[in-house]
Amino acid sequence: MPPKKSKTSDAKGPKTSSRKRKRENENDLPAKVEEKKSAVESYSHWIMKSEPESRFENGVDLKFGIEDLKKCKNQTDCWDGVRNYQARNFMRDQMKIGHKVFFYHSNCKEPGIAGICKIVKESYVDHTQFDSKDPHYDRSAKKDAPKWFMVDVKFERMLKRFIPLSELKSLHLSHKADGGTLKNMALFTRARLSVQPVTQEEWDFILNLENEEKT
DNA sequence: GCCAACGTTGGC
DNA sequence: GCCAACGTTGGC
Repeated sequence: MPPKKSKTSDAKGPKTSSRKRKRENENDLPAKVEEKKSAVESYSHWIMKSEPESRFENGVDLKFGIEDLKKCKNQTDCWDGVRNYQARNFMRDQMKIGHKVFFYHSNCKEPGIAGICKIVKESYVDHTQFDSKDPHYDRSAKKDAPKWFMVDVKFERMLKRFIPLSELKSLHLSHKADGGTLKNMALFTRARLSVQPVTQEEWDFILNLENEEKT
């Protein structure tokens, strides 16, 4: 596994030391709801956010754009550093080998979708939770009870053109008015989630944009 | 750099 | 188990 570099990390892992109460996984959906949900909606397409511009946390550069993924061995890397329960649950419970992912650039000059990657390894323990030097260290995670998980993603291709957030946003807004495909897109309804599901219809619609002129 | 939105913490 | 305070995300 390549060393240290972190994707958009969502909320920080709990930093507190002296928890009386174990709040572990409190934000998980109750088992029943979770079962029900995944029975109803099972996703095979995703958006994963990462920061393509340098930003230092604890002296570590969090930069990891699609060009960085390309440079990895086998153009593959582990998606470590996710510290949000919903994002984790998507990775842990629903991502399967072969699923397609839009690689999204966040917290940068021009946010948007840069390319496509795919899941090549399903959920396993995110080692960075145990590493006190890592910006995403979680002191509450124990080796025998890991809290955070990751998947491996492999670069597939760049989009024919970068699809900026601004374009998706204006489509989202007009689709909200006319019932179009992107009306419920998680990118806007769940803006802070760094790992989000994309419906087949949304995926096809967005992919088609790369063939069009920028509007 | 600002700050709205929203997830998390922890006292009660 | 509520909810105020706090912390983070990420667009702008």
